[in-house]
Amino acid sequence: MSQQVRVRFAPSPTGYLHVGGARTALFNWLYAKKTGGKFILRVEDTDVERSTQESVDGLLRDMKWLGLTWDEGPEVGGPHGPYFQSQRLHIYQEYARRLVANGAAYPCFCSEADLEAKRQKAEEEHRSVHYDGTCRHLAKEEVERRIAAGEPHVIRVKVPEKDYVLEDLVRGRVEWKAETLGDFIILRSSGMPVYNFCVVADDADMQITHVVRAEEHLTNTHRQLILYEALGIKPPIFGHASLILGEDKSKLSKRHGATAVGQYAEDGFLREALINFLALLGWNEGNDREIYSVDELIECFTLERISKSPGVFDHNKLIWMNGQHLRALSVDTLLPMVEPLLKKAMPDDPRLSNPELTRKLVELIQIKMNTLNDAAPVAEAILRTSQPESEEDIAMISTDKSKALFTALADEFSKCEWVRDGYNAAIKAAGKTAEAKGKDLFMPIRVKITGSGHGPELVGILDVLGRDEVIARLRA
RNA sequence: GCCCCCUUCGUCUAGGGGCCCAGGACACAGCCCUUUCAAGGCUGCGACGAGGGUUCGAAUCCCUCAGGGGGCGCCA
Repeated sequence: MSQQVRVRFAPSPTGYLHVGGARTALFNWLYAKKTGGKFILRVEDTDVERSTQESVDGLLRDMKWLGLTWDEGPEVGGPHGPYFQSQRLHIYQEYARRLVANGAAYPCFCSEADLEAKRQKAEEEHRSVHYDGTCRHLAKEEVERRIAAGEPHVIRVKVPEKDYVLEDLVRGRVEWKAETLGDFIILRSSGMPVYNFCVVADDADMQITHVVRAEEHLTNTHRQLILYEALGIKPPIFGHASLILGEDKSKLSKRHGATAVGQYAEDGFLREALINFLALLGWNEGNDREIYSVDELIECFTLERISKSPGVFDHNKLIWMNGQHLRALSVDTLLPMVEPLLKKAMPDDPRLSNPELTRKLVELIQIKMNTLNDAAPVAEAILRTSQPESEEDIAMISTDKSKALFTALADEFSKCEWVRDGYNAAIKAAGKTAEAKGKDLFMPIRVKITGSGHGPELVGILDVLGRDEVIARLRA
């Protein structure tokens, strides 16, 4: 009987939630959902200089928008709290005390200036820049004396002289030679713990079973393995996914445009589409499938199929995928998403106060949309009266023949039955009168009514505009 | 400098010794459908980083190199 899966997403609140972090969170979340496990959110805010409340708020907001809700963490609490590292300081102190007590760690009094000098010297001599272990063998009495004297010191772990092996879920076997690492710091002179130490203490304390994170942490795992060993705790299973790259193949950053999850929400992307896209960037089921609902993703997801190689974030494909999800929505689902956007763009339009017309409008424009933000411009093009801009269009509606057609059509429209069959017949009759057919018939009408040579289907536009408006536009 | 990871169309990827002179998707081009634009359908364009092995046979296994990325902090 295997224990329940416990996974976590542990961001540091030093900026917005970007797509890379979101994908890491997603992989963990999917795995928890798939296995019936728990998804834990832990905020790694030990870097007081850079952490901000604003970032925390944004992070929680974006996670919620994505629907990546957590079983334990900020706001919801849980049995292994607190879930902010800044509130767990006593826990780290305790773990550190334990390590010093059992001889796996020791106080180090070397000053930063000394270390910097040694580092430089090592670099000049082309040696690796590890801590040389000066304080490792200090006599117990001396240590006690210096601590009692209030001498500032850090706590370092004794790195054992041995190789370490990681069986990574996505990378396979990864090995580190003994000499690649020097005794590293776990507690700063301020008493604040250091990242690698917090992670191990927290993951152990929170009984995390699987650590799925980005590749930038792969080498950190070496240190963490050492810490687990020193603590006498069995390490979790690790899986390191690759980084997401910008379109120039460099690590994703702000200069790559919208990389913030919140920005995608604002730009009219569907959370389900972003999730679908992120999931497929660095994971696949082993087949050609592209479109998944969130539930389908949960069903198909496996950690073993996370890919090793880094991926470029392709905004174009995201847009396409969003369009796929958007078009798959029922009008009932889409309507409440789009309606506020339409009302915001055209606050005074009486037709938007008419539920039936609004619904028809949404039905009409759905196929033209790739993002929710496409709705208002498309709708505006129909609802607002506008004059054609291109020379060609202006010429088309200015001929005598076109003018005759519009007059005839206005007459026909004023007496026909205002349903699709009705206006189709009217258009046909007007065409006959003005001796126009096919493209010469429909194009001028479209341009005259909407001011543009393209847009949604004409009959749908007539539906939405209504008889009076259409006739007025024809006679204008 | 040292350590670790990665390398299939422009991009996301399938593939894991013969099924592959490499399949799908986005993008791009053309055609079809259509009263327009979309959407949809079809077709085309387009890749195994390089060099050595192993093998009857290599995108696939091994080695070397190159390129890219990450780490080597009292950052996370």
